[in-house]
Parts: sequence; structure tokens; C-alpha cells
Amino acid sequence: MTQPVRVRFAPSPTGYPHVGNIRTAMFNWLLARHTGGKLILRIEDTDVARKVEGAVKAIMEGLSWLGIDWDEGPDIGGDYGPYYQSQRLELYKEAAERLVEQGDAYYCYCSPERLEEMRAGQVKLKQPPGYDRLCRDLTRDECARREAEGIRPVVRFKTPLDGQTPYDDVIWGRVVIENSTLDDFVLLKSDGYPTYHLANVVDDHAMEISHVIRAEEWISSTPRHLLLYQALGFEPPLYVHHPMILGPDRAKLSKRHGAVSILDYRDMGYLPQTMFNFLSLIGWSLDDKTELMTRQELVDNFSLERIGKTGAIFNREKLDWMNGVYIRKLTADEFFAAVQPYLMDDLDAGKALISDEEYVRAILPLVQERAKTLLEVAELTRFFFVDQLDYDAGLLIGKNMDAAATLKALKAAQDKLTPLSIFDPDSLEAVLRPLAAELGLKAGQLFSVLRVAVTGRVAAPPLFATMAVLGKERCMKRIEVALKML
RNA sequence: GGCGCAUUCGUCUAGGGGUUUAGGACACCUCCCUCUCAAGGAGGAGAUCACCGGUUCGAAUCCGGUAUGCGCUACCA
Repeated sequence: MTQPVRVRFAPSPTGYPHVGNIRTAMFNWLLARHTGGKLILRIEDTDVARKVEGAVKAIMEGLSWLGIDWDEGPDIGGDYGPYYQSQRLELYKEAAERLVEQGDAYYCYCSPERLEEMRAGQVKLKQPPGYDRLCRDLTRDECARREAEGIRPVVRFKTPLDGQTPYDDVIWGRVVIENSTLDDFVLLKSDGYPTYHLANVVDDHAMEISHVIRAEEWISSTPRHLLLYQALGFEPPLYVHHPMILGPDRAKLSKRHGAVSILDYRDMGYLPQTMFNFLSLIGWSLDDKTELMTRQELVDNFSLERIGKTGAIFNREKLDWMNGVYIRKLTADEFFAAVQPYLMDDLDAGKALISDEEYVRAILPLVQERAKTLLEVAELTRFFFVDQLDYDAGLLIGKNMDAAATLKALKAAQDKLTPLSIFDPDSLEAVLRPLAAELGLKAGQLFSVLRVAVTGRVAAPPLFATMAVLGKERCMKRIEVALKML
């Protein structure tokens, strides 16, 4: 590689930042950072009809959340701007006009209605759909006449009728496409905006992009882009098509599969380091065993050659596992900070307690190794924050015990606990473990009764630590309530 | 329909002619630890490498065909 690496992430602002797109950005970013090259963020807002307000902001937010930064872009500028395609229309128009003049493109006056009819006819006759080239050889006069009628034309590329356009993809190797299977695609729409094909080629050249790293779905249109480079006299970049992310049904991952926005995953309580690592492993691998990698390790080890060819299903279970791993790696301070927004979102919980930093910090170690997501932390710790536990009295009854035995056990525990002045895990255990024996119960039986009384759940963090954090007052109150329920 | 591409445990993958009785991870099962749930540790089960032919002394690995899947086939990207 002699020329500097300049790659780009070029989303169209038509919606939320899809995890598939974000992964594309990530691969671009990894190559840029691995090679010391540049990542350019370019907004392809050429589809006026599908443009969504706020999409650019959401995309940037998604990228930033994962720590994917860019060296040039609409917000920070750069030497190759502007970075909104809507601000570069003149460039595309010039290119299109030049192609027309050279005889590589032409004006087409066909109405949408005619095109639709034409396509319907082709489908009916089981012919490959494509523009029938009606306007390809219009004379200047004929063009002028239509122009006079007020028809605003599109500019179409004059695709060679024969020959083939081969290209070498970094990942797929040689791909050969017969030109005869390509139709005369639109370069410039009648509203003056370029299509993806034209804008992409013009900008990638103008911005001196070295590698086009994009999803596999673009393979089929790459020959079109190559043909354009040729006609324009530009040197094409290297093409790197990576496999796509699939839903459980093996179709391209889309909204109907559930959460697809990277921001959804943030809101569900996945850590950015998890998402970064997990996404990097879809369609790319380092070796036969390394899976957990930091962003820096990924940068150091990334290589295009190790991107695979097969689409991969987004495996939520593995994501959950990995997020658990990353949650456990957090320091106490990091975990505390990470958990804040999720606790705040939990409206049922007592507001005052949630802002009691000392209390929250005491609770968190009890759930850190149990939570798969940050959102789950709120769920797992809820009983620490509420005034009133809400559970079914039947849960109190211990294993192989009846209501009377349970009542007796709980009462005995209450008596032992009441005089305790030190309410720490060791003191609690020192009192309660012998009590179980006294009552002729297994430790687990007594503990589980207490656990339900104090937490309202059958599964919770270790009992003594939990009680210690809750504090004597809260525990005694809850035991009192439980006794009344029996 | 046409064109392109792909196909290794349920899932993500390693492996690119003999080192493979196909390795790892998630999920699953068993056991250990244990006051529950997790976490952790030790095991287990799970893939005739889509199928059929060919090349070769030898193929998951090379070639051809078939099947299946996916993508593209817009004045969307």
C-alpha cells in the first residue's frame, strides 16, 4: 500500500443508526486506525423524499458512543468538504454534463408511468427488468422538443452493450459481470440530485478515498461504479465488500427482527465495549480462539484479509454473555457511573434512595456478577429501593415446610436479630446458622424463608450481605410484614 | 425470470491437500463449589465439513454440476 489510507463511512440519513451500518463504520475505522489513515464521515443525503430529521445526529451519537471518531466530517470540516452531498450538487451536475458531452450519458425524458408500464411488461414476459433505452439515441432536436414541452429529464449512463467488467474484490476475489446484464442506470435525477452511483464515484474520487469498505449488498453495483470511473477517467479505489448481518431467519437484519439501532442496544443496557467487540466478531475473526478484545487490541490486530464471506446471524445470547463479561470487568467506579442512567429510569424505585450514593455503592457489588445488562441491574436491585415489597405469601413457605413451621422459624429469627447491635454479614451468619440447627432446619430452609421476607424473591444476592446493606431497620420491618402475611 | 455470491456443530467461527479421531466460543446437559440466583472450576453431548461426481496415493480443503440460501435487478441507498 503506497498511498495513504483514506476510508469513509457514508450513511444516508434515512433513519436510525442500524447495527449493520455501524459495523461497516467500525471496519472502516479499524482500518484507518490500524494503518494510521483517515476516516471521513460523509452524509449521503441525496434522497430528499426519504430524509429523516435528526438522523444525522443519531448516527453521530451512535458512532461516538462506540468511540468511533472521524477525521473529517460535516461537523468538524476538513480539506475535502463539504461533507453533505446536498451541498455538492454542482459537482455531480458537472460530471453528468461532462459525460453527456463525451457521449457516455444521455438525457432521458421517459415518465415514471412509462417506466412502470415497461417494467410490468417485462416482468410479465419473464424478461429481466431494465430500462429499454428508448432515449439513448435521441437527437439534439428531439431533446430540445421535449425540453420545450417542459419535461425535466434525468441523465442516464450509456452502459456498454457488450463486453464485461471484471474487478478484484479484496475479500471476494475476482468478480466478473457481463455489461449486457446492466441497464442504463440513472446518474442525475430530474430534481437535480444525483443517485448514489454518481455521487459516490464523484465524491470518492474527489475525497481521494483509497478503500471502499461496504456491505456485500453493493457487490452487484460495483461494475456500474467501475464503468463510471472509467468514463470519468478516474482511478478507482480498492473494493472491500464485507458480509451482512442476518436475522434469525437468515434474511438481512431489519426492523422486523426487533432492535436494530445501535442506540437501542445502548438503551437496553449493553456497554459500548461489548457492542464494539461483539460487532467486530460478526464476519471477522482474529484466530481460532481469541474473542474478547479491547478496542485497542482490535485496532492492533485488524486486517481486511480476515473478513469472511458468509453472512452471520446476530446472536443475542452470545451478546448477553459478552456483556456480562464486560460488566464484571468494570471497576466499582465505572460500574457505578455506568449504572446511573438506568437506575434513574426506574420510576418505581424510591428517588431519594437512588441518589444516596453510599447506599447505591454498597448495593452494586452484590449484583455486578449477576447482571447481563445495565437495565437488568435496575431490576435486580429494585427491592433495595422500594418501601413496600410486593410478593405472594406462598413464596415464604420454605422447602418441606408448612406455614406453621415457617412462622415459627421467622419468629425465632426475629427474636435473634432484634438484640443485634452489629448488623454485618459475619454477625448475621453467626446468629442465623446456629438458629437453623436449633430449629431442626437445614440452613438453606431458614435462609430461603428470610430471603423472601427481606427481598420478596426466591433468588437474590447472598443473604447476609444483602441484609447488611439493607440495614437492620429495613430488615426488621420487612420481617414484621412477612409475619403478618403468614 | 436474469445476474452475482455463498454453503464447517442450533448460533458465531478456526482450519485453504496428509499435523484433524475437524479446534474454540455462545447456548444446552452433568458434576464440583454453594444459603438461593449468578459467577467460577471440571466434564459431556453436538458437524458423515449442503449434495453428487471428478482430480489425487490422499480432499472439509482443488475442479465441475445440482440443491438451498442470500443479495442486486428504483428518478432508494
